[in-house]
Amino acid sequence: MKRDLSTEEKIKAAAKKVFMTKGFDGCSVRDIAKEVGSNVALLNYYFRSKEKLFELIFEGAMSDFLQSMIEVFSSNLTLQEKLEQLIDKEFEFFMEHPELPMFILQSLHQNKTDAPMPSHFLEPIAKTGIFEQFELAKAKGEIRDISIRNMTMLLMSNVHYPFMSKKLTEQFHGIDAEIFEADLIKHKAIVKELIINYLFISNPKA
Amino acid sequence: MKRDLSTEEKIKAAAKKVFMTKGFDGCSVRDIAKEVGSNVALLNYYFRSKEKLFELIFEGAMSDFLQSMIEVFSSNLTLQEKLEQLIDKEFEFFMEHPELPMFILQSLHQNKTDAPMPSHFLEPIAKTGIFEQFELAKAKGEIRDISIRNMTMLLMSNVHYPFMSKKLTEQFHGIDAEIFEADLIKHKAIVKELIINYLFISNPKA
DNA sequence: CCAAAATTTAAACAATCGTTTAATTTTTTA
DNA sequence: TAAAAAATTAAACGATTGTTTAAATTTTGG
Repeated sequence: MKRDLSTEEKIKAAAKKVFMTKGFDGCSVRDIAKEVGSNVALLNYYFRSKEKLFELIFEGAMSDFLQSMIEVFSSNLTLQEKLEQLIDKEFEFFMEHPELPMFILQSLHQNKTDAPMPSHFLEPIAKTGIFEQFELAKAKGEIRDISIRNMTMLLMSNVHYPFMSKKLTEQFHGIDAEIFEADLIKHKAIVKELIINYLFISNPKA
Repeated sequence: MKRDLSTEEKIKAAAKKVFMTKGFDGCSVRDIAKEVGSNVALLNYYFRSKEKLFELIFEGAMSDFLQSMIEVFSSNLTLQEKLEQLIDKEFEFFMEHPELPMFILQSLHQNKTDAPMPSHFLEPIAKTGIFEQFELAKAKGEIRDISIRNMTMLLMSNVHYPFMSKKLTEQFHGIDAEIFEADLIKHKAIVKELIINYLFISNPKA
């Protein structure tokens, strides 16, 4: 008795679009239904509730959010190459999905998702061996004595924030979206040089 | 016919608290009224509407948000000293008001405030002469050839993001608020060294 | 102290919220 | 092709939304 799956997928796509731009509280189920071109009852027919639908969208978003890490860290590269590739990939990805960082952080900030981060998000990252590679490089004196947590904070700050601050930055400097995007590209290069230079002491690039 | 002003102030304080934690869409005027210990009608009596009240709170928040810049940039210090002081002051301030960056960026992101940034926020910063000081240092070859916009993005990324990512970071690393705060302190030191080292080429600290 | 003004309240407004019900249409199955 | 199942719809549910009205209370000024 299975039928065309596209309805369920269409709802998910619409929900993703609406939730991402307006947030959980900022939209109604009727907004999503209108985006689908359909009925409110249909949403609950497939997903039981607005909350359940949101959790589904959020999980998918979180998965996308961390995907670059898994991909890059799973490769067979040096630590420096991995970091450079990670920054490249993250920027590439967020250029395509600029609203993702704000959506994730905002949802977590307002407890729109109750559960702590599911281990199936973190385990794949840990299993890449990146943490061991990092600690080894530290032990060998190849890189600076900085904790993984602080390294992560440094990376995420410089990779996520620019996409979250689009409106603020554009208004602050009085620039338009085009110039902002050009600045983003420059920022990527700066961050790469900045972080590599900082981390790998013996390898000054400047 | 003027009366005790504290009612109006109490409403503003309550609105600030509620808007900051739940966002404009995430709260009702009754939430704020309950926080005041009073009536919904009283809010509209003083502020006409939820939107007007929000805009007032947002303006105040934006003012606080940029205050450190004005203070530090108005001082009589070298560029390097100003940057170091700015980072110190921003961290100090956001330690006390950690929800501010998320509130500002989220509100702008979802167009909760229509108008572009009022010039009375930007002019005081421009009038400090910081931009001229920056360009002069660049012309003298004291600092790297980086635009003010990219410098700003670098600073804001590393100063704002950590406070916005509290929940994500805690869940990502499985740490509690206490450890997170310790990481914040370390991050501040790292960012200072990182940025100064990067900007002032001839002044390697490591 | 008393009328006037300002403040505060309870109650109600229509609109919208998420959700459910029940009927209808479409698809599947045998 | 006809009965069964699944999908879709319109309509309504009670609760909550932001706002307003009108009455009650408190404060002010003469």
